[in-house]
Amino acid sequence: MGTTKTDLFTAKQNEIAILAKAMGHPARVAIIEYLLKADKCICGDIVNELPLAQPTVSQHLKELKNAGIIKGNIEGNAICYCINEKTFHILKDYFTKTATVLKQQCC
Amino acid sequence: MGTTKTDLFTAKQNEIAILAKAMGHPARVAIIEYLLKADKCICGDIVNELPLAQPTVSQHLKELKNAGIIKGNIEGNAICYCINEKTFHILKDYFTKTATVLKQQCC
DNA sequence: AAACTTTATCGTAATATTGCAATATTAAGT
DNA sequence: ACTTAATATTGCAATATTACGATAAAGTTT
Repeated sequence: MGTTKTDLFTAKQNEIAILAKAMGHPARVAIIEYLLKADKCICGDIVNELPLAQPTVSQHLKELKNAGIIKGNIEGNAICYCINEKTFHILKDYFTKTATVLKQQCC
Repeated sequence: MGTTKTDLFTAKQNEIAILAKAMGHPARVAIIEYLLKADKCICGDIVNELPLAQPTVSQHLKELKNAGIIKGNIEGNAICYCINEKTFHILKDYFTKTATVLKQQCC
């Protein structure tokens, strides 16, 4: 096993799970945090900012990109990574919507 | 390796990562979804609702509980699981706050 | 083109996660 | 006490994740 049975769940459930999972690592949270406050979002800067080796950061960037949370634009021999607003809003909307339903709880 | 280097990141970054990670599985998203719409939130009902074996569901519930996203109250020989509003709002607030900063992006 | 910069990929070791059958635990009812 | 019902734990196999050194790929500069 070790494999998630995605076929047993709805597309929406899987979508949220994929996005949440991508945010489920402090390095990737740190990357998002950096992208938010940085004027320029160059990969090399992210590597310098994070306390992890370059291949590790590259891998984390790849996972965020695969989930659709960030996107990368080639700029010369560097790459400019940015947050994908559209995808990020899916997460925001999900938690906002979910939190508002949290009224009457039985326990 | 395989172990996350949590000590290299801030407490907040780790907190968000732990919560997001807990939501990073469709079964756990489905559990939260069920708890939101259910009048009663008994573990047995969740087991019946999900297309997974009882030990597997129990494990997912444990992970949500460890992350602090849900809490369980013993009711006779059954257990009533409920969403922990306080923790859930941490996630909501994080994504809300983050999404509002998403104005000027360079790419 | 050679040297340099920047980022990605490969390979690999250590650990974590997923899923379930079998079993244990705990409480309720008889 | 015995049985039933509900949930947790154990043990294990398969797979995924994390991390990084070494190396490759692609662009830039001289």
